[in-house]
Amino acid sequence: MSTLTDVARLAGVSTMTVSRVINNSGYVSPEARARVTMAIAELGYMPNVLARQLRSKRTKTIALVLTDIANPFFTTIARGVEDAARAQGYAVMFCNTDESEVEEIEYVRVLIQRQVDGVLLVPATDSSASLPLLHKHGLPVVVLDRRHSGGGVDEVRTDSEAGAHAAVRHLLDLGHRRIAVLTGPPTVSTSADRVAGYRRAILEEGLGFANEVVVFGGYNETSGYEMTRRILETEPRPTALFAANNFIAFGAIRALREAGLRTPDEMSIAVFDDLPPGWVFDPFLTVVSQPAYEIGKQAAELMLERLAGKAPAEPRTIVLPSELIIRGSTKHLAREAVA
Amino acid sequence: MSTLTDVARLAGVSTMTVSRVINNSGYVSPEARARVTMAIAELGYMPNVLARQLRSKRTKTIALVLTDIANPFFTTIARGVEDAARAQGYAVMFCNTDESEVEEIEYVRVLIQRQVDGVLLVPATDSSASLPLLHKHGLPVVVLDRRHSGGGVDEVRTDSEAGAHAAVRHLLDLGHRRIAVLTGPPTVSTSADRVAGYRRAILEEGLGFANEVVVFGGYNETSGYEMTRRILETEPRPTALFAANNFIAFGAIRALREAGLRTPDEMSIAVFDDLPPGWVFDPFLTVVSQPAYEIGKQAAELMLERLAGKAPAEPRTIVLPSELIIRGSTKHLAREAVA
DNA sequence: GGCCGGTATGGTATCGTTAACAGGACAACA
DNA sequence: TGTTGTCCTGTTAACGATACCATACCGGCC
Repeated sequence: MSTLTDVARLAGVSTMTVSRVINNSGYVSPEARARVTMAIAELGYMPNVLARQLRSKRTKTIALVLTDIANPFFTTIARGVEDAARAQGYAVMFCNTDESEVEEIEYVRVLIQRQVDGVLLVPATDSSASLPLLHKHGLPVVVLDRRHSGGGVDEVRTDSEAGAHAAVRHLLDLGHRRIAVLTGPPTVSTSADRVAGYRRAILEEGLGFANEVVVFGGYNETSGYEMTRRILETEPRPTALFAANNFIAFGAIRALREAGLRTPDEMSIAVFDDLPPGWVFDPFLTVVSQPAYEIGKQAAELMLERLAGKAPAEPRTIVLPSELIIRGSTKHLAREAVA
Repeated sequence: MSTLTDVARLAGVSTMTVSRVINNSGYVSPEARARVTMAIAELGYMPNVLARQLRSKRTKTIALVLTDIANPFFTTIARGVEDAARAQGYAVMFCNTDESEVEEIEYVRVLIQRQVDGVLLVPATDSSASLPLLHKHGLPVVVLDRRHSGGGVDEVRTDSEAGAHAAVRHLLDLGHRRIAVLTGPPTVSTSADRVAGYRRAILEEGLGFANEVVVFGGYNETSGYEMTRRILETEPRPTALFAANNFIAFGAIRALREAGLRTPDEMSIAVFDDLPPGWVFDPFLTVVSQPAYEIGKQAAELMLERLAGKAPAEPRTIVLPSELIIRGSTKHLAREAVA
């Protein structure tokens, strides 16, 4: 309703002085400050955020574009981002792309128009076109969770290859020789990396290509279900599954139950991504746990540093370790099956 | 990056012509339009939403301020609001106050500063100070779900009194004579109205004040649990409960289970607010169902009409009917208990 | 005296866009 | 001929705030 000019007039000072009082910047005498404060109270003045943002060219807002807001892995990342951002007075806009590059670009367009200061991006594909678009408009970007072929940006992710390797190594140690990996789209780096880790473990064990069972699909329950159904029909049937994310594992378990296969007795499962406590599950899953909160937090901090002008010009990459947590869903291969 | 001025220069026209092309308003010759379109494509120009909003004084954004985003009743309202708003090109900001008037005012302040065009408000209390604040800043308001003592605004709500009356009437018809009502804060109109409906039914039945058992608390599970524990200790113990919302009912059922009381055999329960399909429950609850989606939709439509300047000056009130759905949680009073 | 840095305040331009108005060209019509 | 209306374009001034620069006073120092 009332503007900064109204306040200035009432307080008998210039608009700049009022601005300085509001932003607590520069020099203002105690009396001037008092008069301005009174005037603000009297008018019930509240600053117009739009005008401020337009002039200052900063919205103090960053965006987090992710692929599946329903996945606890990503909501945990979101919490990490939000905490780090709020600590420095930044707001966060959350955007859910449903793993669709089209949606992603649509969102990025909106974000550019809304003048967000920076974008934290979980790209839907390795070569998503949103990255060059963001660059063109001069927006700093941090890529989370996945690699992007474009390069030239800060990145924060888990070592998917090593994590997958550890999980498959574990299954091999339990005596499994035929292990299937159910993963996401081949165009997504985490998916490819987890398969690479799987391959390395298989080869190190001295098992040839003939023993590899790799199925690409989507990072969701339905796809996990379907991939598992397909696996169960192959001959010889694998004795262990490695699901490349938690939702794939959900689908796999549903398929196994339907087929009457008990876990871990008749089929072991190891999973990339842990679940938050409270998502009780039977059996408790052996997982490769990622530091999701930390991924979000560190990504936001890289961004905020860059926005503060305190970051080096060259891009930085943070690769966080994952942790293998052995629980009830993996078990020694039964005697007769070995034979 | 590039601005409207850049586009105008490249296309060899004035900024106004570019603006007209972008907004599809006014007259533009086909050639001018073509040149502008080309220039836009060449520069990858995207309009600055902030500047547009500042100049036009409209953000095409409305806010929905509600008290509990976890409650499916309110998320359904939110869906109704969002659908209606998007249909007319409006964005919606969701704000969760957790039933706190302090949080509510905090949010309203932010909304004013962000220049939202209007606010849909579920007030945390009957006399919340946010309403006058919004009025002072000239923002149109629609009050949802609850009444507000201030008046002078559009309102959309369910007839709580009649709904409660129907539920209690039903319990009386089943032979219950001692019925406890567990409700929310006395400062919230729905809470008070539901007690009023309860009272009317009790009095109509010819039962005196002595038979009334009214407990005020909060609209949440914990409060429902505690109120029920208290009720169970009274003498004579009620044979039926009327919970004024779904979360109170959750708490009540937990308390009854703990006390080893079976529903509906040893205690009938009727509840205000239905649950979405999928929230399976044992027993299936007898409920007073509100048209939540419709509340949200109609509230948004009132607001949009007003923003379009098509609404009458005097405030409008829409009171939607509720529906009693009799399911398994209410039952005839057992013979011996009547005696 | 002249110059310095610290303090305090104001003037003006500007962010990127649209509102409001002012014309000009041209055709149709009285 | 003048008038009216439709089409098209441009000029100017905002919207409400901050950036940037200028100014001025003060005490202290060489």
